[in-house]
Amino acid sequence: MSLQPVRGTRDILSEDAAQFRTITEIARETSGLFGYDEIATPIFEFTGVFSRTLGEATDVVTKEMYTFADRNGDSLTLRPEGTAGIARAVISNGLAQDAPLKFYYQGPMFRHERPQKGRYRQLHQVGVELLGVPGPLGDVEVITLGAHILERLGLHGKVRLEVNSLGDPESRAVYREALVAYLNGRLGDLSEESKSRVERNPLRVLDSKDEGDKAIVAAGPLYSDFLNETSASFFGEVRARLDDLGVAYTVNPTLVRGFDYYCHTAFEFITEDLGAQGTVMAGGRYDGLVEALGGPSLPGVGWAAGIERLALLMGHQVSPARPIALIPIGDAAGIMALKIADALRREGFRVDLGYSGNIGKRMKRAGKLNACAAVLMGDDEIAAGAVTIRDMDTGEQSAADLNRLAACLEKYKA
RNA sequence: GUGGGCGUAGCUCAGUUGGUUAGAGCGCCGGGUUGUGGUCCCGGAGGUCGGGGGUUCGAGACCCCUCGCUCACCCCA
Repeated sequence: MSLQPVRGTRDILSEDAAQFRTITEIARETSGLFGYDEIATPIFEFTGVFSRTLGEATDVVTKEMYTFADRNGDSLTLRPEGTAGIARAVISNGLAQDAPLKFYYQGPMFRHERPQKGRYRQLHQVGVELLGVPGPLGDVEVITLGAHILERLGLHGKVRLEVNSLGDPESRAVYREALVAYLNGRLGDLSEESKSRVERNPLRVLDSKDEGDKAIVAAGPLYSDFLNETSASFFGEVRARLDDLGVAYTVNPTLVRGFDYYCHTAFEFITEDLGAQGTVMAGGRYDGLVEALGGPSLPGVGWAAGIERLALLMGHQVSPARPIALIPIGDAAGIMALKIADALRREGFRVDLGYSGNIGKRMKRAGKLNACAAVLMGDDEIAAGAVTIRDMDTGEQSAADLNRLAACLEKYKA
């Protein structure tokens, strides 16, 4: 047995954990301001929940899912993303009648990919879903919510928003046909990767990173020219309302989505600071998803953001909270310190008790923990009902009445 | 799944054409200082040299396999 963590997984320790919490709490709070309610679905589902929604031919479904047989033979899959499970939960719980539904979620996802910077096999996402709003205002709300969260995380200057329209199914079919016809004519000039994509997933050729492919794509049919009346006006409305709200974006006609369930609006918040993993938050509209799962016709739009990538972008800026260190000197003081620590904690103070060592050791520990204050208490002092408070930054010491200790420490409250 | 770079102490790394007891800095523990932290001085602990096999009198170094990390492709958050 290896004691290494499984490839693509990692332990999240103190500062990282604090930053994770910061990100999820800001995302949850901000989502709350928009009326989004937290939902937690299971981290595994019947395999069909994902294969039917993401698309049987997509890479995630064909080679990246953690799929296993349950003891009774059912095929289960660790969720590779959050939307399908929520759609399933909406159907299971008969929630569609209460539409519009607004959900915020957070948690681990699993994809068997080759690990890379900002890419893990167990990754963590925050995301939102808005179900039951067919019009473009839903897209605008969801994108704006994402922008608010990124702003609150201090990433406003580090990301840019790109949007595109994938059209409705009708536009998509017409465009797909035109694109395939065009690409087949240039087949010999395409990269090997893209050649195979022409049959399997032709829209994927649009965002190829191969320079030769890019040139071919640039000279080919543009999706925007193939949008029918409905799709074009939908996209126009989305952009107009984003403009009204002052949400900056650029239209990227080659922006496509990896999962089959998307239609109309696709968008990504992108950074240049994370190497090849530039996408930090991505989403779009998925009107056919709930129906594809066997539920009612219920349109949806949402996004997901990778917590690891957000954390990487934010850098380490979380400094741990500063405790008050209790430093008893002597056996009687040690017992008293236990009671005092307990009482102070009930009052909301962050209190550290080291449990061993002489005064020098304990002071050293206080320094290492970056304590804001130390409370020194000797047996004789306790007997006299007094202790000494040392400000760890200034070094100033003052006597404090044991009965009024909480009041004297008020300025050091966590 | 494909390709490049890299695995030596908790961390960052050095280690000569293959040579005997594998080093440094930081951190950790202890002492100088048993009622006062950060600085300073002294001492100490800590290593299957990622793992396995091979070549050799001798391997941290060379060869093969394997695991992992990392960057890129693919795909995606």
